[in-house]
Amino acid sequence: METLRRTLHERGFRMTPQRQLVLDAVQRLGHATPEQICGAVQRQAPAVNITTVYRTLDLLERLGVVRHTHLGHGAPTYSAHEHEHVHLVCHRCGEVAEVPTELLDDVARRLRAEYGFRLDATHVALSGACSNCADEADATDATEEDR
Amino acid sequence: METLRRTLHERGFRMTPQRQLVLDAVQRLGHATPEQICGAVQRQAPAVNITTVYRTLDLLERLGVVRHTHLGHGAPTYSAHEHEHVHLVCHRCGEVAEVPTELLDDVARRLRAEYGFRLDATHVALSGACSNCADEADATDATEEDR
DNA sequence: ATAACTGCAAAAGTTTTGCAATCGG
DNA sequence: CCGATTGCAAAACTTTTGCAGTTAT
Repeated sequence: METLRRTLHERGFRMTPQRQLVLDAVQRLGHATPEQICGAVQRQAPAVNITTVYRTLDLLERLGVVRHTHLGHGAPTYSAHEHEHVHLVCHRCGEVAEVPTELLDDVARRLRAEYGFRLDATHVALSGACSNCADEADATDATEEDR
Repeated sequence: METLRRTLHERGFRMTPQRQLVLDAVQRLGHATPEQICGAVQRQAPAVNITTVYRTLDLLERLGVVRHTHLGHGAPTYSAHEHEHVHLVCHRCGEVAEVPTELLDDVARRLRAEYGFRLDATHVALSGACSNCADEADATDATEEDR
């Protein structure tokens, strides 16, 4: 089990309580915006500044410890790098589901073959209507959505 | 051919020169951010305010005339509703390619069947490395990317 | 010791809002 | 004419930057 301290030291960075708190929050929250992460951290250590959260997320991402995903609306969300999955975001209710990346294996293969494009399936979310909303809104046009 | 004036009137909105200019710009530019659209509009009518561009894009989207797509980094991009396609964004060089939505037909079918999720293939972009960048950066990790 | 790191305040960038003036139907 | 629409200025957010003080090694 790779400790954060070690990962940092390997690249010449220092271990700080703030960094551990941010990483803990990211892992605990699943996918969360910088603001949500900051809130979670501040519940444990109120003095931690949001600036530090931004900087730490940036660093952790460069280290490959976390990654961010664009769920469709404005704010990017961060999650621990571990469990790779594709996100499904409902643009009606905002619900986020996760499905195995295998789902896109065929597509990835075709993109690679036909366009030379190497898909990173985890970076963006697929948008659509979740089962609940799809039913309710069957007639309604899907134009009044996010942002 | 459905005129903008008519589409507006059908829903009780008014036709204005600004609205035509914004729509023209969106169609002309392909996919563009509000700021780019504003720039294009202002080249023809310098007095048009960016506020109006935002409001107009919002309106046109509610009317189903344009739609916006999240290309992965911060800014949403708008494009005319017509030609449906899936976007491929290179998170290295930012290049945006378009591929037929058929690419995702199988995936859409599976999502529908297995999760009840109705995919809107055109709303988000698939992220990855384009053929140029994939070659160059074969060793490099893909972590220092967008935003 | 000393370079990395943090917090604070301020800046920068983007999108939204309030309002008086203007314009379309 | 009357209400929708616009431009402007200001507000509201989100993210970044500069810097002096603090901390990890």
